[in-house]
Amino acid sequence: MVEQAETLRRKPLSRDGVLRAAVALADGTGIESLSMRKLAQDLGVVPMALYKHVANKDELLDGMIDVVVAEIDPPVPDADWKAAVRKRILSARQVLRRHPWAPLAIESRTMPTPAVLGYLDSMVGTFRAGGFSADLTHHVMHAMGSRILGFSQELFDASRRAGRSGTTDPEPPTALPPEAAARFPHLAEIAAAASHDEASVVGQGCDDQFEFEFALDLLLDGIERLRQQGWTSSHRSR
Amino acid sequence: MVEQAETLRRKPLSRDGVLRAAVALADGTGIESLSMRKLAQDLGVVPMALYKHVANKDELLDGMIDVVVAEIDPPVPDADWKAAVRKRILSARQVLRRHPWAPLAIESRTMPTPAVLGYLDSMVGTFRAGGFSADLTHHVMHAMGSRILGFSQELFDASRRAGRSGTTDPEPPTALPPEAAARFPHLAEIAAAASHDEASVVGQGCDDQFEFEFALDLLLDGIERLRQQGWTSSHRSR
DNA sequence: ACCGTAGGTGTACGCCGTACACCTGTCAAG
DNA sequence: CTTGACAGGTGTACGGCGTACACCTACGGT
Repeated sequence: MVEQAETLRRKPLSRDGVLRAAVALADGTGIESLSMRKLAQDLGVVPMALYKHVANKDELLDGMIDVVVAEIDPPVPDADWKAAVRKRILSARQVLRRHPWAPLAIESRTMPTPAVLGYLDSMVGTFRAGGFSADLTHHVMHAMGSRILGFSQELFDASRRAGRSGTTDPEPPTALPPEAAARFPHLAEIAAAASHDEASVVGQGCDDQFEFEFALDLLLDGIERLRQQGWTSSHRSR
Repeated sequence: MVEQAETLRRKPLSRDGVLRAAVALADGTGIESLSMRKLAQDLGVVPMALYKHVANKDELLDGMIDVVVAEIDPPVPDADWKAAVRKRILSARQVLRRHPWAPLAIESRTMPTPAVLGYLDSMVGTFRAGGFSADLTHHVMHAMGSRILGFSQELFDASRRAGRSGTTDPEPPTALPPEAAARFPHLAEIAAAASHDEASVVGQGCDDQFEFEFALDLLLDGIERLRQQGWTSSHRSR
């Protein structure tokens, strides 16, 4: 009878289960289309049931962020601060690539969640252990900005349009329609430069991973130089 | 009679007027609370009237972004690419500080608006004119990321909570509640380091402008070093 | 046997974006 | 002067959203 089916469903739907279902749903259909109602439906439950586990949608989003941040590898004990920072950030990046909605969600929150604070705190710890002054570490954290959490924060991030429209269209090239190329000649030029690099197999513009590491290393190298110079506030390097 | 009041209102409400009113409203109450209905009310008009001037809310947002980008100073003709880039980015930053909702709005769009593309294009042009290869320029643009548009893209950007709750509370210090300081000792330490710098008059944490320029110069200096070394893809500097 | 409580339900409210049919004033062509 | 196209403002309505509030129900401890 029907009761049986209902009774079978009863794994009482913990807070953690709700958060994980929400993450899965956002992964699948994009954060735009994540609603309490859809999430409840996914869980075979009436919308208001969710409110027994999260206070409201904002808290749900915070919880989802915490789930994602928890996936980042713990810091590796490493003699070299630079390698340690680099590894951890690249791990964060891997995680965020599995959850393309996360960067925007993180940025949208007005306050960082405790999990994010914990991540930042341990990152600061790595710098301090690497011989950075508290002062320099502070500025360095600002300089890294969101890159520290593994997102390159591009203006035009294709991976961000999360809810692909269901048609699974064959990933259109998107590399500047020709009328745009005329209006923006410089952009067209550097887009072309990227395309006929060695890795132009797919011809899909440029290699995200390479660009991320390029920027990351540029920053880390600059940072290392400051540290070696014993940089301190109020006199810049030149 | 009433007709008169109505008739007096008639300045037929151009698209540009709509966009500017929308920007003003977002500046005042935050982008979260910008709705077609509120905007229409501000303009003394019924909501559906707006749709004679913008196709939908997304297009409204795109238009608002274009309004903001148009406020950025034009590129200065300058012998030194670095000074030119620096000036323009700092100008962009000034603009975005007047419109704290703009960074998030820009990031949320799936495609950059033509105005943003134009800005990026002219920035690329500055690098190219400064002797950068198309290849290096491409990577450099990625490295600068959103900083190029003047936002530091912090994880915890106080200026982003745009719709202050009306109470105009006296800007609470917010500098880590003491229980948090215990859980995140490294963060507490660098927060303290920032506070007793010379500029601790207001004691409000740290100097946004300084942090932005620190990061910007760190990047620009690293970039200059690459250019002087004649950097090219597939062999990094070390 | 009792009852408190954890957790799922049902209804309802106010807000949102916007589709669609409609009205009204202006202005050019006949 | 008439006419009719059209730009632009109106009114109604629909479906979706977050969530307040009252309710029910099953279970575990006493």
